[in-house]
Parts: sequence; C-alpha cells; structure tokens
Amino acid sequence: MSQLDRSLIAGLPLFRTAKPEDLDRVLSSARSLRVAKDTTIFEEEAEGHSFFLLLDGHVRVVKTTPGGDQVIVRYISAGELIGIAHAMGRTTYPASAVAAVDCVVLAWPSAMWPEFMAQIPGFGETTYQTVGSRLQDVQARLVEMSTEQVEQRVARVVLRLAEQNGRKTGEGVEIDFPISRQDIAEMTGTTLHTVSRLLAAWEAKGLVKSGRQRVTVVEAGRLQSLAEGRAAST
Amino acid sequence: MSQLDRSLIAGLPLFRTAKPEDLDRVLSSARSLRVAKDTTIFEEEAEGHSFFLLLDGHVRVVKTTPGGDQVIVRYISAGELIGIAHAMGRTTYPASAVAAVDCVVLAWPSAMWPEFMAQIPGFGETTYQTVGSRLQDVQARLVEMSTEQVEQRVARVVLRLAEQNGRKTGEGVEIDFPISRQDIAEMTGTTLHTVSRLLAAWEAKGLVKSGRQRVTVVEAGRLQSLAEGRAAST
DNA sequence: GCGTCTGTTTGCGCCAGCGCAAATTCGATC
DNA sequence: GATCGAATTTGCGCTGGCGCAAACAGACGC
Repeated sequence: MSQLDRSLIAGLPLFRTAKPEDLDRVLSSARSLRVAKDTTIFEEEAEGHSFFLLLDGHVRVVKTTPGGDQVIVRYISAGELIGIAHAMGRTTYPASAVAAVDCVVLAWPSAMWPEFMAQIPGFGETTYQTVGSRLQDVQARLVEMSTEQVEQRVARVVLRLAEQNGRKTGEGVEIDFPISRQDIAEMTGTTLHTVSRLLAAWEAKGLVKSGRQRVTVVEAGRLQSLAEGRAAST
Repeated sequence: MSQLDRSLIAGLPLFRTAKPEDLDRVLSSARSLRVAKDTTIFEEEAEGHSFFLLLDGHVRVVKTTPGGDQVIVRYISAGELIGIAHAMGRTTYPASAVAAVDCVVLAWPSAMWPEFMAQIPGFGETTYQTVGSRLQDVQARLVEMSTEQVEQRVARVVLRLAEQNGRKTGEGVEIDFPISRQDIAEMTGTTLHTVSRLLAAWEAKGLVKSGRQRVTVVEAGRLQSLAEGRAAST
C-alpha cells in the first residue's frame, strides 16, 4: 500500500491541532477506497469493524424499518467521519451508509479508535462535538416532524441541503449531488408524489428550478418564508 | 454548605470507576437543590452556566417552537445528567428542563466540566456514551415519526415510559409520574384529543387503565402488537 | 362541604396529504 | 437515433386525524 499524502487530510478541522507526524501515522494505517455511486459502505446492524473518513463525495445515512420503509437520517459531506458508532459504545452500525455519488473514503479498523482518541490532539474533542451537533440536529428535525406541515418540512430540507451542499449557478443555488423526489420524501416523512407536487407548485411561482434528480433554489428568501410557516406571497 | 454524603452518588454508573476521594471532591463543589413540581430547572437558549445531576424525581426536557408548540424531547430519571450542552461545545441549553415531580438535583458550575472530565476516571466515557445513546434514541423516534401512524407512536411511547419508569401495581405497570394526555401528545406529535380517544379505546379493550395524569399498562403484549403495526386482536 | 380550576371526554365537520394508477419525460445505452 | 428503464407528473377518491366546541369530572384550596 503506497503512503497517502498528508495534504489529503491536513486541512480538515478534525486534524486541525494534530502534528504532522500524527497525520503520517494516521495515514499509514488507513486503507483508501473508491466507492461507486449507490454502493453501500456499511450496512445497518452489521458488525462495526471499521470507521471511515469521507474524503470526497456525498454519502446518505439511511435507516430501514421492519416494514421496509426507508428514512434518510442525514447526508454526510467531505471531511466528516462516518461509522463512528464505536465511539458511542456500540458494536454495530445504527444505520446504513450509501454513496450518493462516486466517493473516496479512508477506512481504519475500529480497534484503532482508542489510539486515535488518545494520541491525536483534539481528535476526541472534535468528534464528540460532532456527535453533539448531530444530536442537536436530529432533535430539531424531530420537533419539525412533530409540529410542522409537509410543505414547511420539505421547504426546510431543500433549503438546508442547498446551504450545506450548494453550488452557485446562474439561476441560483443548486444541490450538488443527485437527489430524487423519493429521497426528499424519505427525509421529510412524506411521499414522492407530494414532493413532486410541491416542487411543481414552487417552480410555477419561481421559487425553485428542478429536474431529474436535481433541485436549484432560486428565491431562498421566499422559500424560507414558507419554511417558517408564513404563506409565501404571490 | 454542609458536606453531602458520598452514598448519594456512590451507586451511580456515572461514578462507577471513581475513587472515594473523587466522590468527596465532586460533592464538595456541588450545590444541592430541591425543585418543586412544574418548576423550570433551566430554560432553552439560556446561558448554560451549570450542569446538573438528577438525584431523585423525573424531569422532562422540552423544546418550544417559535409558533409556541411544545415538544417533549425526553424524560430524564434519577441518576442521569442534565444540562450537559457544554460537553458538546454549546454555550446555551438546547432545550428546557422542567420537574415532572418534586425533584432533588445537584448542580455544578459549567466551568468545572473540564475538571470532571479530566479527573474522574470513567466520567468522560460514560457521559459520551450517554450522548451517543440519546442520539440513537432520537434517531429511532425520528424514524417512527416518519413512518408510523399515530396509534403506533402513542402505543410505543406508553410502552417505553412504562418500561423505563414503570412501577408494578395490582393491575399492571403504572408510569410512576403524573403524565397528562397533553404530555403524551407532545411526545408523539399529535393532539391531546387523539390521545384521549386512543386511551379510551384501549381501555375498552382492556389493554390499559388510565385516569387523570395516570396511565397503567395492563396488557403489554397486545399493546406491543399495536406498536408494531399489527392490528391488535379483539 | 363547596366552588374553582385543570385535565379529560366526546361529537362533528373538514381537509391535507396519502394511495392507487396511468401517462409522460428524460437520460443512458447500444 | 431508437430503445429501454427509471424518475417524474398528474388526476382522483378517500380517510386519518385535526380543529373547534361543549360538556364533564376529579382534585385541591378555602
């Protein structure tokens, strides 16, 4: 296995306070993987033998119910860790991770987790803050699911995805990975039909542009109004 | 302030691996408070100056939306920490904590958090596992909110509360703190009216007994069937 | 023991959004 | 550029559960 280059991970917040020799050690024990679009990186309930760092691409984290319904718990973007169940004292993955586009990930055996925690300055603190902010985030979504109408929830999700994973285009901010109506439905607890109707209505009002697995936010402000429950003017 | 007795906290998982002198140090810096039923321990968004250990009683953790709707995020029972936002790198509390019954809590200034983490063996690991399991839990609820009908969600919540905070009585397992229809509604994203109708229907079928701020699970098995979406027989 | 207040029950009408089904369009592939 | 499959759109009917409103019942203070 050829040694990976330090520059791959040097800029990440996760390793902000790590020393160069730490980076080398981290990299020397890493496996680097290419993951094709729609490939599963790890499966819910499976033994959590490895943890991963997403170097490039986007990954969706999905839970499946006994009834076969899927729910997208969150999207992960480059620079974030995945499969860190181990950090929380679990031995199995609580959800599946699927590449939303072709991805590059680094993988380490879970057995190395304690070593990372102990030896990389700032690693523990950063990851725990990550877990904490994910908790905040999921709690916020729970509140939204409990109190808001479908239109507001969909508006919020579209806005959040555009903010966090947006790419400016001539027309507005486009979500920079393929996302279907079904995906949005699975993030908002509704059906692809309803999402389709909403996007069509918004497009007619000029709030968004959308196509096959593609959504562009044109008027973020008015969409924000919708998300907050104030009926959008016009 | 009189020194608190070690036995107050010696049995807790949180201090399982702490040494007796650690316990004394922890206690000597603690304030002990009695909190009357329905009193707020800390308010969402407020500056997180303290963290708390619930010694006795039950606390509900509540988030309020801009629109004024409340959502009960979880119940905390004796032995658990609350207000540990600080651990996750936040400076304000993400939710409010309200005493569900008369409670006894210990409080420490948040500034002491790093000291606890560094000096009490096992403290860090245990609390991070707690955060991790809360994340799992909220994620599971998010999935339920997204995919299940109201009746299933209410059944699940009642079962969970009875399991975690149940007290055996002659008739079944009673949730051992006062809980209103409104409270259950705020945990399941529905209205008190619907909860009332469901409990009435279940009571007619002999699955539960309930009264003013009181719920007893009589037939856990059949209620579990409901929670899993299989229509209950009879 | 009496009034009051808070929590609960229940009836009724309505509608947001689901389920089903069919048509359509867009990309990708050969 | 013809073919095929997946994603999307759209119509239609139905219903779970909400909103409103009013009556009711326990518990608690005086």
